[in-house]
Amino acid sequence: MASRPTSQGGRAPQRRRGHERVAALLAAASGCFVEKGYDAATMTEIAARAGAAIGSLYQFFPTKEALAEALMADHAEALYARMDRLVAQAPGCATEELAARLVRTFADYRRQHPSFVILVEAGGSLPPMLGRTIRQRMRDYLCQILAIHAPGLAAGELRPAAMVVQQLMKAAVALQNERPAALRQAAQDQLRRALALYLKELTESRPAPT
Amino acid sequence: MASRPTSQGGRAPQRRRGHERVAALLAAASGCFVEKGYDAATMTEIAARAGAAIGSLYQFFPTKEALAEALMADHAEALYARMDRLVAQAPGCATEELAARLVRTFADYRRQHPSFVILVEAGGSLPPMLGRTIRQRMRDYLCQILAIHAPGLAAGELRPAAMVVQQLMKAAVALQNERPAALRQAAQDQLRRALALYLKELTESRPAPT
DNA sequence: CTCCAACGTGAGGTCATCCTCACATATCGT
DNA sequence: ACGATATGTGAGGATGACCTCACGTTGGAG
Repeated sequence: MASRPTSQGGRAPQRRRGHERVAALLAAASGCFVEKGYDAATMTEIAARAGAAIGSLYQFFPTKEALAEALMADHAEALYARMDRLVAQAPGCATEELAARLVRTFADYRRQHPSFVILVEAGGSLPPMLGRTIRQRMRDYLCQILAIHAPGLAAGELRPAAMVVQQLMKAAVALQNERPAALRQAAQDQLRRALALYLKELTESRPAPT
Repeated sequence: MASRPTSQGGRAPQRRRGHERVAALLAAASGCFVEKGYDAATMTEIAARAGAAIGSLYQFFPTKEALAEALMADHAEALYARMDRLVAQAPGCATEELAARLVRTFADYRRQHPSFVILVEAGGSLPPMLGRTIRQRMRDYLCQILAIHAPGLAAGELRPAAMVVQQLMKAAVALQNERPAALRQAAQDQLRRALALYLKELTESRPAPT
């Protein structure tokens, strides 16, 4: 399932060995990005960590940016899959439970894909289009969920509400850094509470048309 | 009021011209950081932007990190001043008004000190102690405000609640990026609403002891 | 006026990083 | 077996960034 760097410049792997190489390279890059940040991570270290020569790395990923794009593509795919499940489960969901699932989904995702956050926050160091489109699509997903859960919501308030929920999810991810674990847990509980309160208010704002 | 780089290595300005230079250098650095990011900003460009030679820059700030520290110190001072005012005004403040003041304070601060956010989010590229202590102190300020506004709150829930409010403030700052202006305004209104709801819940959770 | 420390200057040293390239090796269809 | 193509390799070029240093300039104290 590892994405092939077909999209940008680099030659795509075709033999089996190539795919394994690409997977190892991607994993090594992910690790380096997490440990040192996108800018500080060096191509030579990434190659060494994957047990490959620097030339092999450049054969599949002609630039560091291409590496980031490939990683982002993989992560985005996994995220979209989770959001699809969330949308599917939304209809028969109490407000409290929806809030719990939202924060749990995002908090868990960060644990399993640590480099994703690193890359989307890499700001000025790589083309802003990448994070842009992902954030936009996430916002669309949240709009869907809100439309299902708060059907009486005025059309003009749907997107702003989705933006706020998106920021709350970002907060859930950020809280994942906190230590000790007990404090982190308590904070995430409070965040879930705040989200549930807000969702409830949205739902009850206009119960239903006549 | 511009901070002198006395704290770290660099020679401190003593004549009047020196202070003007340092101020210009700091302003130039702030601009470069905002436009290109901390890592991408170069010392040569910062010096050029301030109308100074590269040597003059290194006379006052022996390293790029020292520049960031000096900027952070200035910004932190200004932020703490605002927080002091906020704490002072907290006692006689309705919940709705407190929420409004909080988001307005942070949103305004970002407009006036754009480089602050850039630096605190520079993550792995500069010592983490800088952002750490500032975030910690901000959290303490929020604890004070919450203790005033929700005196019935259990001691164990005070810090987690402050952490959540802190994340909401971060969200208010992030929303400042959104365009067009109408959408941003609507989102910030919604965020204020969510914050007010949460604060109200905290306040009413345990009205008062017997 | 004189002098000295603060301040100003910019060419260049040093270093790390990104990326290239010419050639070696592995893998597969025929 | 044998080419053809994919894959592997690492020394080195090119670039640019950070920072130094030896010397010139300014401005205020005695």
